[in-house]
Amino acid sequence: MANKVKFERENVIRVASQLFWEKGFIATSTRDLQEAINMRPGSIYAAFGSKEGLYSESLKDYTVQMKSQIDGFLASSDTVVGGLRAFVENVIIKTKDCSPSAICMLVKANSEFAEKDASLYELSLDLSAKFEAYLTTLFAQAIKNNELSSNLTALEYAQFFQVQFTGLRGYFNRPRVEQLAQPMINQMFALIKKL
Amino acid sequence: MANKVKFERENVIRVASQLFWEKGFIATSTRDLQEAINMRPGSIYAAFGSKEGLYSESLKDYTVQMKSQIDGFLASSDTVVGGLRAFVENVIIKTKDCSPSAICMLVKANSEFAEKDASLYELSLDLSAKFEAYLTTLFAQAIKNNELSSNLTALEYAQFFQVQFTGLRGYFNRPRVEQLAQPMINQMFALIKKL
DNA sequence: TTTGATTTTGAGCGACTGTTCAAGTTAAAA
DNA sequence: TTTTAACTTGAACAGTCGCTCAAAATCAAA
Repeated sequence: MANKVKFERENVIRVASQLFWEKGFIATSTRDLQEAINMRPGSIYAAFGSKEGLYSESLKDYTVQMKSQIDGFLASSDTVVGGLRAFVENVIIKTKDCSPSAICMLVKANSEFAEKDASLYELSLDLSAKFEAYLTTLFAQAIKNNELSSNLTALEYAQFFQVQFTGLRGYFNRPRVEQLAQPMINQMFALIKKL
Repeated sequence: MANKVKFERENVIRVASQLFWEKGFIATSTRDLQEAINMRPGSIYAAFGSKEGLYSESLKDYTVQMKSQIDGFLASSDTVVGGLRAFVENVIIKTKDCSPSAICMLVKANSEFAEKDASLYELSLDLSAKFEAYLTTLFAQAIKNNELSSNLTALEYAQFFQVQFTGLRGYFNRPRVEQLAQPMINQMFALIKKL
């Protein structure tokens, strides 16, 4: 009995995610989405309930992708800090031009849904908190490995990392000579080791 | 002969600026604006040409306000770095709750107008460049006064400042115990003096 | 007071928005 | 092959968007 679904859910979410990341939630119309993911309104609403539902899935998927990207760099690096550094270089320098936006999708979400009661605002806060917790475990490992001093707690290192990383991405959102990026990343990691 | 304009142009722009800063360009409807600035469509379009025209004026006014705010703190401080510090503390801690957004309006604009040919994108880039140039003159003065070493150029200090400041504002956009803000600002300025 | 250029008003235009749903299509079960 | 539940389609809805413009209101000059 029944028919099978034609679309591949994961792939659809990933494509939608790119579009939402680039244009933001409000500026992405359902017609834009229809074309990008090749689905008609009825199917989209049957599968995701609403534009908000699809965005919600997209934002969650984004954080999963980010974490798995970091895990990949950690796996091919001797140290935790080295892995994070490779990740930062990859985001700011190497994948800058093929990325929908220089700015983290979570940061964009946090600034778009400023109205404090919206459910997408709650979601973006929740995902941000979980990402910080994930980073904290990484820095805890780095301290344990004696890569970093224990002058700061793992959480404080994670906070410092986020401030630096967000700041750099915001700065290199504006077009600049890319020669500036590498020295500023070097500076960031030199500072981390001196904290 | 003729009639006089009823509205005060500067005041109208300032109110519109607050609304645009909070909600973004796209999410702010012309009806929202009509209510906020108490003008009917015909008057708005006679005075500013379009929604884009009013936003453009609002963004320019925002940077003027920021600069004059910094100048104010500089005037009541012994040192350039002290003035900048007072400014940062004012933005992140003191005026956090009465500000339309924790995130700089220019940064929001830069991330909203990602399509590279739009005129508002060009404007936000131009204003960002001018603001960086302004900061650079301040740091040049700080170096001249021996407040800061000359290991870095004035431009490099300005870049560092912007990365830190943008990063901190992005971080404290998410709700957190405000006790975290002051130590992180202290850290920022401790780092600047050690560069 | 009359004149007439200027400003303000707000109903309304065409385009676009997120979403719905009846009709059509599909394929596993009978 | 027939049945039937699940899935897909796309026309269409009610609402909102940025914006226009004829008409009303305003006030300095004559």
